[in-house]
Amino acid sequence: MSTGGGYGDADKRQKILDSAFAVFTKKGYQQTKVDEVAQLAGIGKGTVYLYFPSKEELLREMLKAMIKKNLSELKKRMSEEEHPLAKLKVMYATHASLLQENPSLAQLHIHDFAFVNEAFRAWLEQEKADFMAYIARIVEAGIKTEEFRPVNPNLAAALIISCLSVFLPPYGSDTFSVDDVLDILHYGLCQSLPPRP
Amino acid sequence: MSTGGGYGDADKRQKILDSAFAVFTKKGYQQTKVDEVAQLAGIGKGTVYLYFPSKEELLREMLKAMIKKNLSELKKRMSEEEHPLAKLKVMYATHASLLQENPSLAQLHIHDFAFVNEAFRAWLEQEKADFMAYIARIVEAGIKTEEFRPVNPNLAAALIISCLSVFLPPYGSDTFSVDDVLDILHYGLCQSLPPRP
Amino acid sequence: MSTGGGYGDADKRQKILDSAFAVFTKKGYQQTKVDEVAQLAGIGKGTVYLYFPSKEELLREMLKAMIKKNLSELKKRMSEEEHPLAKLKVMYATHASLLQENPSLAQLHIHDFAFVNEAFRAWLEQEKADFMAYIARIVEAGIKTEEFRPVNPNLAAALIISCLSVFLPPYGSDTFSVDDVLDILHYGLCQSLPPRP
Amino acid sequence: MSTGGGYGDADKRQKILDSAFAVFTKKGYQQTKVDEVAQLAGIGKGTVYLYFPSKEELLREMLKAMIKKNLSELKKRMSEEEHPLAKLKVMYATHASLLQENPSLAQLHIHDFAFVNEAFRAWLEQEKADFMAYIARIVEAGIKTEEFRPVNPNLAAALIISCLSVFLPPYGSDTFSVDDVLDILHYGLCQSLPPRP
DNA sequence: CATGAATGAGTATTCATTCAT
DNA sequence: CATGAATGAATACTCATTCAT
Repeated sequence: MSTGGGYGDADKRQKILDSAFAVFTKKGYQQTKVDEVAQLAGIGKGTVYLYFPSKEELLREMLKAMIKKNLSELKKRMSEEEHPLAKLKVMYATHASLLQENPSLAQLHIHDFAFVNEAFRAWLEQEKADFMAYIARIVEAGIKTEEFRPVNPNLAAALIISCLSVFLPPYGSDTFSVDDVLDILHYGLCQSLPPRP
Repeated sequence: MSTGGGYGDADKRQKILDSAFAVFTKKGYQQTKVDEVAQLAGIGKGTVYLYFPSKEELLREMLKAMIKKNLSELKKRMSEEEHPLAKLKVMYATHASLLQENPSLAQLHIHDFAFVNEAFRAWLEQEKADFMAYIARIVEAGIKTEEFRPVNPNLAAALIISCLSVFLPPYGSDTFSVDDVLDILHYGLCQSLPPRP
Repeated sequence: MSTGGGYGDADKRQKILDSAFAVFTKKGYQQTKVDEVAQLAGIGKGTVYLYFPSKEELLREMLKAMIKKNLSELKKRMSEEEHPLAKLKVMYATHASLLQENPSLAQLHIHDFAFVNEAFRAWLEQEKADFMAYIARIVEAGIKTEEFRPVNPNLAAALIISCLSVFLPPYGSDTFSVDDVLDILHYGLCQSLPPRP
Repeated sequence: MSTGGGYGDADKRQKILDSAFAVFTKKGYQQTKVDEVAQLAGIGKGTVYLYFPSKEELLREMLKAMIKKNLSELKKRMSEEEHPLAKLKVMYATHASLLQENPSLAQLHIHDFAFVNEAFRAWLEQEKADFMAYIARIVEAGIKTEEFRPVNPNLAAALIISCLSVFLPPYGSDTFSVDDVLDILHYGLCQSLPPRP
């Protein structure tokens, strides 16, 4: 039966991760008590330790899960578009809508969680680097089709990713429209044409 | 007398703030021990409490001092330029050079420090809002002189500020040049001209 | 199971109260370390805080428990007597024997414990007032049966209670006999008869 | 000159003792800060240590001074009376009036101050013993003149001293009259005559 | 498997005392 | 003599983790 063996486990583990996300994003690491996570998950405190060896590891697993899930959603929707410009647009739109659907996500950016250990930091930087490379490849494709100017693809990727933060507090996700952001990103601030070297 | 007369107090307070900056940025709030700050300042632990009522308040005062100092330096240099484009350029250049001179500054962006109280959070958002308004006014000036396209000045300001983060880890301040960043910010990613509505 | 089932909690709480009584009466509040109370109770320091929210509250609870227990013992034995004189006699005898059985009780009168909060002070004064009223009613009964002279019952009660202190240090409970004390209390110091107004 | 040498010292020492009395009786030992005593005396904190080697010693000196002063006043007035009954009456009257003039005195009885060291405790018990002996001699004199019954003079003295506490809180010094107290002390509670052995 | 009672390491803060001025 | 800035010892309390049931 589906309720018999390993299923219950995965369900409970997921329930713990969900509670952990809720509490960690609301209170930050130090203010989060394992008790509270357990209670929110409707289980005993000791049970948390059957699934995660420590509070730190629980945080790391939760962060990994959230980041993976969101990046994967982002990439999935982007992959459904072919055109570089369309990919960027769907990325921004997806990012904005994910934040709007789940405002707690914004806390992941605000709370540090930086004390997580070196291994996690490395994993996180790798994920960022991978994602930046992914965006850089899109930029390169755009440059190749001459839609984009011959900019440094890595820098462009870094800027594209940085600009996602305009949808985070304190600006708020309601303030700016995706199209307006893309307008500036695509055509720049200046009236004039770029200098010809 | 030592150096001036009555200066001792302010000197010692500043010395404590400096030590606090060094230790807080290196270790984060929880891992920072008041003892360590005191030792680095070359004073006794109790002395810290003659100048600051608590470890939390010490952090807040240190953050305020650093933010004020850096924003003030930024604005001072920007005010020496008249042209909007020149102002932005000097802002990016100053930001990059401040980070290069003092890499610990980058930690201010990374560490959590989220427990800072509501009063501090309010102060910080006000500072951010003020700075964004300051940038927005520069953009407006650029629009008026028709150097800039008629974009939303607040959005432009938010993007300009967001893009400063490309000089922070994990990208690193060595990776990208100020001119390259400004090139993309000014002329956008696209080869084509913006759509005419 | 240990002894009963669910009794463990109350047992441990009582064990902590007993240890607290021993240490607080021996050392006073400030010199008492929570660690020491815990060790004497044979438990960990943290466990004390599962039963009492603070060291102060532990003291208050201990004091309340001791006072209640002793007053209750006093009243119980007094209620078994009918005659006012017999009641007073059993009160003095019980008081003296309680102090002899447990000399630490005397410390409750000697130690400061002054920081006890307003709520406790109010409770304590109420207990004292209740007990004084109880004694005053006994005096009134004695006056009605004309065993006692028509004295102010409240004053008589206050004096009767005050005189209990001759069994406390530094006089010591061995020095004076209950009968001798009662003799003076009943018939006064004077040879002559009281003045007739 | 009178202001030159030792006079200023004695004045300041006394001023410190007065402040110490005020603060210690109001707050108890632990809650009293040396700073506060110094400020009330209008001097610097360090100056206290020119006159008293420690906070504890300051408390002891203050207590000694107050006790000596009050006992001496008591004895002085009692010595002006010849008759045992008159001596007791003036003792009670003086005690009640001293408490009324300076309610803080009552705190000396309420606050423990028992942690003061062994030497002080010994001194205090000696003073008490001396005073009890003094009262006992008065009782003996009364017995000799057959005004008093042949009671144990030490017990009588202990009871006489114990009964002084009816003028202390929580009973309050306004509640009971000296004459009423003496009436009970002299003629006892009972209507009947004491048993003849 | 699940629980939650028990544990004890770890740290900010106070304030009596000192001593350079 | 007088001061008060500086010191640092001393301690209650929290909460992640364990393990007997």
